[in-house]
Amino acid sequence: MPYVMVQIPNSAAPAAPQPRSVPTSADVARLAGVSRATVSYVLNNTSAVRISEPTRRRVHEAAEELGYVPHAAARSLRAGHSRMVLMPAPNVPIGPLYSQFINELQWALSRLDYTVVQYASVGLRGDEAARAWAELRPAAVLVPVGGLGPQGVAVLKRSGARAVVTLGSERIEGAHSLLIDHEGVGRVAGAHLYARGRRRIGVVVPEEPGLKVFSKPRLDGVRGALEGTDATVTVLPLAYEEESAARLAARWPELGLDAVFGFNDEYAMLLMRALQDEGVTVPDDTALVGADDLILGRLLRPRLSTVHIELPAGRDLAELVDRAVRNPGATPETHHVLGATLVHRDSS
Amino acid sequence: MPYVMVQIPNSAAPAAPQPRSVPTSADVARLAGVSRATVSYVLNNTSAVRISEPTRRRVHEAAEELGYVPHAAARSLRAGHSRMVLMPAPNVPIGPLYSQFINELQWALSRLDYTVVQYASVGLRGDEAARAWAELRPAAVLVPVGGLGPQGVAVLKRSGARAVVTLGSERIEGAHSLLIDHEGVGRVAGAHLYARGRRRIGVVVPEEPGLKVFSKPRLDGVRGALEGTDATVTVLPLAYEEESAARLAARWPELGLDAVFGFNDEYAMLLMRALQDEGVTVPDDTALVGADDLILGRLLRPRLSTVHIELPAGRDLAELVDRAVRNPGATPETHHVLGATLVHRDSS
DNA sequence: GCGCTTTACTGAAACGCTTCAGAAAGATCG
DNA sequence: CGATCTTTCTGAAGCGTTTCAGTAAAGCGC
Repeated sequence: MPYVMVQIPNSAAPAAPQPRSVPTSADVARLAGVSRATVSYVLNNTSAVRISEPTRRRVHEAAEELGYVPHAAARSLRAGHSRMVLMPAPNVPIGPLYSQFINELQWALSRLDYTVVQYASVGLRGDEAARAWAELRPAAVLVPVGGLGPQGVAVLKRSGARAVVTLGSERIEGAHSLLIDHEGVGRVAGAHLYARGRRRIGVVVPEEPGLKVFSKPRLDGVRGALEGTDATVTVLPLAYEEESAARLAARWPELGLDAVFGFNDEYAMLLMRALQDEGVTVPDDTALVGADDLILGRLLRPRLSTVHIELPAGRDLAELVDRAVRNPGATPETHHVLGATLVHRDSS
Repeated sequence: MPYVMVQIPNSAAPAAPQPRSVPTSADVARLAGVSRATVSYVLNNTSAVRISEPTRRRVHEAAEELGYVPHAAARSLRAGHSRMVLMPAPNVPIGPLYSQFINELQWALSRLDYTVVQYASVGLRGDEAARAWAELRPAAVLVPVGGLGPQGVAVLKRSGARAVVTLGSERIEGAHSLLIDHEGVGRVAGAHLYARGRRRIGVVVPEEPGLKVFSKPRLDGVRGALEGTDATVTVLPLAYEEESAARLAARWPELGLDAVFGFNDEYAMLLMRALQDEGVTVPDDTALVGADDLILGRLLRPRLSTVHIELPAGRDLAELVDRAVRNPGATPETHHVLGATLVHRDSS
């Protein structure tokens, strides 16, 4: 029995209020003694139409009294477009770095008067997901990682999305792309380890399926950095559990590695502990580099070297979205986000 | 210059397709040579009306050819209600435990045919936020932490939300409440430390503002557990930075504490490292307990004792939501989620 | 061939909002 | 005083769906 939900009897059972239907602008109009048009003009501060002060007040009072809240669907149906920016929520927890970026982005977009909505399409894949998003008729769709092909982009555009922006390591036909340079992350790590004199270099690749979109380019980056040198690259599958790390560490002598890029700080920390428990000393026997520059990485001993990743400022991405929405016909922009720098601490 | 966004010229500039207006069900009807009603019946598989197989096929083909995607706003406008469950996205990153819970919940709700939407209302507070949510006319609103008063609940209900469920440590009038027993977390930690013979007990309280909703009840829980004993409780404000932890650790001799509840594993780890750097030994000089049972807590030495928190299964919460939506008049349920158990490792 | 049911569909209304075109009433002007 | 302008407001259309009520055609029993 994994958990318990205990119902507590409520002390005061409030009389269920009669289910009045929700007030519409027509109700407001009736109460204020004006037309629906006037209500709309007043509540939206429409500048093209002048409404006298007394009327304005009556409308506002009526709206207040009824607790009127406009109906977003009706509004955007009439308007023919929305100010909604859809962001498929990643189904993999991606850590504090990313969620802070999301926050910043949302803030920036809301400044530009967009409404950011995170939409989880759990089971759906590919075009099915795109269809589901398209039903909401968002002004723009911001796709964080993989999971959307050119077909999906086409579906979204056909259904009126004025901008599709992808955020990942690959460009997608038809969409604006913000290329996050995951390869660069691997490249920086690989180059650093090589420069420290390491030659037999392992690369942790998480077994968790959702992380492949990150791990693949990072691995490629390490490979790229070492191409043409005498260094070798060994792929190290690792699940995020202590036992998996212990198993990997137990094979260490036979692997004969003198350095590891740990995919990110969390996996690196996990592996470091397992290695130390196996009697492998870091960095003497094996150097270790993580990525993401988490605070926790500084708490281990030796302190974890890491690749600091600079995500684009939310404000800039928000402006890209806004530009794209304003000018939907323009050719998709492709931006390269640079931001991998090595933070050298004690583990390498 | 915190980051760089480099624009890469696109190789192939695809000719901007003429902005055909997005196809509606009327277009599908025209192409298939049937009425809009028929299109609706076919595409929704309406069981009450029989449509012949050839007609069905023609409609489906037409829809496919045009790339028709229904308009959610129009649909829910007509229907008078939606299957949308709104979840205000917390603006504080709340760690892997919580985000896994969210995932599970979304999955469970989508099984019940709800659409889960996370909505960030960054700047807004209290009733303003409730208003913004109400505009979307969700079937239910699921409010994770604080930030919604009885007034907000009233606004939502008046605008047609059939269920408002709060998820936190306080009950809110008019809403179904799932009380997550943060006090229990503190209580368990406090009792454990007392049982281990500790009497001068510190409690870390994060300075990050968004975390107060958690830290307050946890602190109360520790106090509650120690009430009537000879133990003392000392509040230890701590920001999530190394310097803050170092400053706190430097004051350790004068504080004279023999135990600390670290709010959660992350803060506990931060503090543990600072204490060790200060020459304080854990657990001999000072015992330490975290919370959340993160994997990383097992990686430090000594291994971190922690309070394991069992969140409700997403499936059960989803069922609560569904029940509430089906029967909006019912008195709000209050459930108590029990789930704090101490995991004793080496740090206490 | 007549009434009846069944089948397969269609017309039109309604959901709540915005906005265009116009109207009532007063102000201004020649 | 009639014509014109300004101010302040209103009527009605329309956004894309769903669905109720209705209808034409066909089938059936007699």
